[in-house]
Amino acid sequence: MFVSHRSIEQRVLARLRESGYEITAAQGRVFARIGPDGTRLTELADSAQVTKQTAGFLVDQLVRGGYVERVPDPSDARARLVRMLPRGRLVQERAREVEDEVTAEWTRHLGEPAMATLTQTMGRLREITDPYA
Amino acid sequence: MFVSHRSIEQRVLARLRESGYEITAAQGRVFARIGPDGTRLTELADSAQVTKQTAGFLVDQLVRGGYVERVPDPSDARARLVRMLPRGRLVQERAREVEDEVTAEWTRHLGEPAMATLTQTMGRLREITDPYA
DNA sequence: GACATTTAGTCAGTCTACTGGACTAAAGTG
DNA sequence: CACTTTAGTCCAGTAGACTGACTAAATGTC
Repeated sequence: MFVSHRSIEQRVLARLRESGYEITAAQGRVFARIGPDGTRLTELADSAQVTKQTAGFLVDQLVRGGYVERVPDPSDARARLVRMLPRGRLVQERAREVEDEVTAEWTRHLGEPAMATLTQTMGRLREITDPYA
Repeated sequence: MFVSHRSIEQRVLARLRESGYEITAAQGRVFARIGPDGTRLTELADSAQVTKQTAGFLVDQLVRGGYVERVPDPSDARARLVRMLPRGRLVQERAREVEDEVTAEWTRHLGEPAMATLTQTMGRLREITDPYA
């Protein structure tokens, strides 16, 4: 699991780098958890399973890279929402494309039914392995 | 895949810590690749996909912890073998026990056949995702 | 409505993992 | 025997993660 995960992660990051987006694995893990309407730092930290400090540090870098912005949360003056910028959405799209490519490759190797079963099984496994979900 | 992998890794490390073995994830990844007759640093580095420097750094820590030793490689005077010490073998045993526990839990959740399929599929996936194997 | 507690996020300091580049010594190769 | 490759080390630097201590706003309680 470790090997396969690292493989897909590295491929996605390498392709993003080729496309001119300098994103690291740690940044990507936080980035991938930003919802369509923006997400609070604390929520990002919880779901990515890192401390608030670490999440803040990574978001700072994403802000500097022009991928996301921080806006005040209208419903809570203490909080701020981390929200996608257009450049961030481009990265998301590109990442999804690469993911699809890799999925297609894996399907070619494993066969359609085995790949479908794998996807489904990993989803069920997440029920007991993801403390956040 | 990331979530499930992290879950099992953290559980194994937590249990080892409880048993008095202070091992980090990075150390564990190198440690797990040491063969029964000892393994060269370069080989550990390649299979764990880190640089020789990193592998050397981690092995140093394992040596300091009393888990492994470095002995000259009889077949090559440049090389040295990283070899398990008795304390290291205890860690291996303990780790395997925890792994079995987790596997049993997953099997309870997924069902016997799905778990068997998962194990098999992950093996096949490794064929195309592990550059070393 | 005052007070205590919780929650969102930041600041400062530290440690681990990892990298690149330069180097030594032994092995293999024409 | 010169030449290249291979095993491993030393040095210097960066990224990512953590703990602990803090501010400010929100929420709960009597």
